[in-house]
Amino acid sequence: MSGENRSHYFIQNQSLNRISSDFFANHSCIETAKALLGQVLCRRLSPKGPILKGKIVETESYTGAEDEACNTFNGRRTEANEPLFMSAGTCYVYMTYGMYYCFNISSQGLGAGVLLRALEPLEGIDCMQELRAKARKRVDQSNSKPLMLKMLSNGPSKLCMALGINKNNTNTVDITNSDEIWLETGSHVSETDIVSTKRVGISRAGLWADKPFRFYIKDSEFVSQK
DNA sequence: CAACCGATGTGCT
DNA sequence: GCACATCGGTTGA
Repeated sequence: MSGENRSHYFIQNQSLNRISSDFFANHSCIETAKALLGQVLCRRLSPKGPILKGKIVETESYTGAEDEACNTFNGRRTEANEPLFMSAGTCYVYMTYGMYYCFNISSQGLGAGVLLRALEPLEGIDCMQELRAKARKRVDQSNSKPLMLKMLSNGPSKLCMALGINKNNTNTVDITNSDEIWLETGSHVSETDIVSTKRVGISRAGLWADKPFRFYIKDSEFVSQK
């Protein structure tokens, strides 16, 4: 792609209500997890490809070295979790259960970040269906029925599949300054519309397993579980 | 409904 | 080995 084209669509992105690095500079990890609710995660897989958008309806905070459920617990710092130590707003993608990915954004706090757990699909839904179907075929060759809208991205790995996110593309990318993944200001979510619960799938994290670090939009049908 | 379980890579112990 | 920030199909009440 020529520099001219690149700057053209970068400006397009910038002209929308794009969330900047100030957003991440001005919030703690837990504040970031809450403030991301209602915002819109945007994805473009190729320069002229369709733009995929989904409203963030569920997040979890992982606060760093003191958090026994966090990948950086006890100061563990490896090549894989390095994005959590990079500037707030850096994408961190890791593989789980051998075949799925989870998508996080680093936040304020050393080794801290926010896991995105569910999106409400807004734009590019046909493309998301295709991406989900492609991912599912690896497991079940016969199944190609379209999914119900609320099943497209109501889970941390489902949203990665729906947006074509993996460790080779968005990992380490700065979400405040990228042409392929960015955030836009969405609907305002008031404090009374945010539900806090313990995080999902955490079993061996001692007292930290029960901390109310999962946040979701109260009446959303698109969260992973209630 | 819920409970169980297979697929599967990576990083511990 | 074993656990894992999961998903989706199957089994059985």
